[in-house]
Amino acid sequence: MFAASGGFLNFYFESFIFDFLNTPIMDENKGNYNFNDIEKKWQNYWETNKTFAAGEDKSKPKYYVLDMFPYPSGQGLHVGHPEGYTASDIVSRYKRMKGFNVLHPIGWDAFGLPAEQYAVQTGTHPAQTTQKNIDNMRRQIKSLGFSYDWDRQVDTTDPKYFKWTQWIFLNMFNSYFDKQEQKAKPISELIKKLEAENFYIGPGSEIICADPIPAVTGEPVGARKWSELNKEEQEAFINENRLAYEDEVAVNWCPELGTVLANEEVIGGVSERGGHPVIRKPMRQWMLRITKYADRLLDDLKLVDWPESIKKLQTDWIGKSIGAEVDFKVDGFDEIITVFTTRPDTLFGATYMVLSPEHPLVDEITTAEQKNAVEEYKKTAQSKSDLDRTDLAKEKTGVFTGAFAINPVNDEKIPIWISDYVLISYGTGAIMSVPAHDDRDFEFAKKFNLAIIPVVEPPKDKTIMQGISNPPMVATKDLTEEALWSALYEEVMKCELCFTGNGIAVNSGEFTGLSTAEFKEQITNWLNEQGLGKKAINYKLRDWLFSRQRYWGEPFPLLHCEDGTTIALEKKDLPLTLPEVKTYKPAGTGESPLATIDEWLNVKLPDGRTAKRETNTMPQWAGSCWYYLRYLDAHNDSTAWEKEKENYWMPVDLYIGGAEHAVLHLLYSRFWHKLLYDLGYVSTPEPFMKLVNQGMILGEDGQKMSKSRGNVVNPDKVIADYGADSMRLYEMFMGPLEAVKPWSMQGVEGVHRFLNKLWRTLTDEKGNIKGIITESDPDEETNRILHQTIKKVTIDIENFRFNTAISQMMIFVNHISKLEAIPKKVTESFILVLAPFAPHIAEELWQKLGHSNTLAYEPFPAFDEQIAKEKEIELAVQVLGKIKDRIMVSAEADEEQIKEKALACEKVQAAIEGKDIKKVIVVKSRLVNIITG
RNA sequence: GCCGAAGUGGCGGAACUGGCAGACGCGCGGGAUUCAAAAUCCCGUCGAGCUCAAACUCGGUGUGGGUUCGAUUCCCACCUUCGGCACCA
Repeated sequence: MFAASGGFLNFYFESFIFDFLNTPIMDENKGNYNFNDIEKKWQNYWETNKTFAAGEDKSKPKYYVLDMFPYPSGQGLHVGHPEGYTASDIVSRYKRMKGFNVLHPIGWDAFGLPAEQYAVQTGTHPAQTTQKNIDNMRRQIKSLGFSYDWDRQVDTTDPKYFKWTQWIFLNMFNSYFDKQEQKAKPISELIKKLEAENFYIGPGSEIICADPIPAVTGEPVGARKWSELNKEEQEAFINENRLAYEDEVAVNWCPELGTVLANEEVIGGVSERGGHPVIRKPMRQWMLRITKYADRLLDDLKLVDWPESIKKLQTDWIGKSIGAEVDFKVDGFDEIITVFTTRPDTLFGATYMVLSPEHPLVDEITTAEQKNAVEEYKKTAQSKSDLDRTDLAKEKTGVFTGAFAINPVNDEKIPIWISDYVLISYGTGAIMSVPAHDDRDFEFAKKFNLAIIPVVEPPKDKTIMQGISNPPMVATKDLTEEALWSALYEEVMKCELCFTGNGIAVNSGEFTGLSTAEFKEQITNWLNEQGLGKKAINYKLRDWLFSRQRYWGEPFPLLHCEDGTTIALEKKDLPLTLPEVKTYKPAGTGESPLATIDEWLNVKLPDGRTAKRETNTMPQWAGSCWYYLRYLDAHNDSTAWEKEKENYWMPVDLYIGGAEHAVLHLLYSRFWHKLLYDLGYVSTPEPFMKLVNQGMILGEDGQKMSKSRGNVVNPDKVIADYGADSMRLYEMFMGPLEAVKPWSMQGVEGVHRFLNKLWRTLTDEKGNIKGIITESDPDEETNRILHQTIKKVTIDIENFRFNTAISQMMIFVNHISKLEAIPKKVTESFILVLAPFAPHIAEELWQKLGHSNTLAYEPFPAFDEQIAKEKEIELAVQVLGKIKDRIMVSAEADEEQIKEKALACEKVQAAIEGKDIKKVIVVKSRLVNIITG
């Protein structure tokens, strides 16, 4: 736990001081409750009675509360885990008391790099490390008294689990995306369709529906019928349509980790885990066609109740942009270069063109004089890592190819350059440059002295500001706003400034005078008619790189035959388990350690052929993409989950976890879910209806917790010193759930005192319920505070404001601790209100009050609005907004009575003496404001 | 650079839909209890001024403006911190 060098000594020293100061306080004082025994007692009770086991009870409404399951690390829990888990546990316990049938499971996301890195270093099998870590974390989680249904635990590394991960992968492998219906369907249906001759295969391997086409244009040009393809072509075609496919792609290769990484796993040019350098390298990899789902992933965000910020992150990550593809002829060649642009309206201002250095036409069109320069530039671009490319992005670089393109709208010859600011992986890998209206192009044109022609006239109002990203430091002091706008306007028209906003077209032939929006539409239509271009949509989202060259992951259930074909295993052959290996080190050649195990690798097929297994493994995300479904039916060996159970429990009603999964896990999961939805395995289009992110907990020094800073708080120690109930209560009392907030041990002590006070108020030295707890009826005030407390806690739980709920409970306990006699009914109601937050002490007191059953399913107390209302209200009396006095009025007092009383105050009289009263504002149960003239 | 969130006492934070800023907790000061301490209980605690004291007056929610009878809350500009993206045409 304190594994950093020197950590042991620190730990010893700290704990020594800590125990010295605290041990006598905790244990030797009578009146302090013995949380240790109580918490163990109730944890045992819940476990042996399976108090929280859930079944499909049709008589109750269901409620599915999900925690993002943890990676079982060797560090064990940190205090950030229990934050989300406590919140979800409070909601779970509350919902049970409200009559819901609650599913609240937990499991282990146990594949992944740390256990494997440890294996590489020590030779210990990752399964062993993983098991040890799971055992430790399970112990820790259990010690917090969470109401999980432990019978439903899942472990992604368990073959009984990953059998189904592999099965879902096979479903992807055996599916294609139907463009018309916008959904996944089995490949077998595609083949059936094609064999029925209703479809053609286009030259670009697109599927063309035969029905409307012959009527309009006859047979599509270059298209062939399925039967006209030979067997290999058919095979290749099928493979190109699979949702899981192999491709040669430029990947993020991390030499240190010996694996490729997804774009999302590379942060600023280094690996997310470990911070190792990452370079670009073309490799054969398994990909998942998440891009087919881009629109649905985007559109369906409106179905879910998620924080807007997370929705926005996903929206930006998908990065949909609508524009046009335009074809440019290359002067002197037959070739055409297609560009993607979101501003087809600026076509008349395209003064040059830029290709990505990796663009396939670069070599062909480069002139002899430019050959050397281009070659050299390509070489440097290639050797640059992504990090370098970004870093050097401050200064644009590029080389002229010597070739020219023809601008299709005005037949101007424009030079073709190459530059690495154009990415091969987005759009068509080529752009038309409109320096007058694109910041990057402007910068490039200025550097290389290329022509700049303004074609959009900016508006001369404040909207001009929105189109200028770096307004120069004009002497704004002396300028009115209007003068500033026209100064900027002049600069734009003189090509001294780049304007990227909307305006009116100029220098644009017949289109001159159109607004940006009109122009876009008209030119797109015009291009279409002329056969020069078409409307196009592009996404930032890329297909998901799904293979890793590691040992500790799910093996792909695939065989590669000698003839180059790929065979998927049958469901009955799953799970395909990992073989034992001598070393866990990746081969370093881009192959996983699995490639070195011949007995596993080589397979003899029933027909006598030999085949090799796929040696890549799946990334850690695979197992976490669907675990919430396995919880529904965790022990089923014949199916991943029963349809009926899925129907009952899904979707997840509440999902709590860290915001760091905003675009990784949450996007991947949604993608898998939609695929499963298309194939009919799940009944909802979205898996997680409500999402709540817990904020990070910082160390006591306000810094991010880390071993090197020595500010890590160990939950085991907090529980040992103050108990699980105090730990839970403090985690919630710290502040709003979503906020980032620092830990404070003194704060834990504060809530611990609250629980002690409650205990002392209700029990005597021997731990028996005090005689002052009587069968009497509550006085009016006590009853009011009780109902106010029930009300506030109820509303606060429903809105995830646990901190203020706890404040109110403190107010309640402060009140009853002063009473001579406390009605038993009031006490019991309060215990039930407290129970979701501090379940152990609540169960213990509940039992002491004479109940033999757990309170977990007792109805949550209801509040009476009338009782909760104050009878007498204090109002502030203001004169011209300044408080002069306060008055007490009955809650029923009407405006006239209040006015009268307010005006009667001596201090008010003094303040308004000799002045006219213009107006008296009465805000119900708040204040009175007297306006004088 | 762009996008998003947030700035409130010594500290964590509270404040419904524009209506008494600082609930609740921590810390601190004072007192009670105790041989003494811890624990516990009670009182006080935004700042400044004035006062023996109470009362009272003024200022105060990152900064500067604005709207309003009234702004922590709404609008504009700016500063700071955190999170995300980072040449996506």
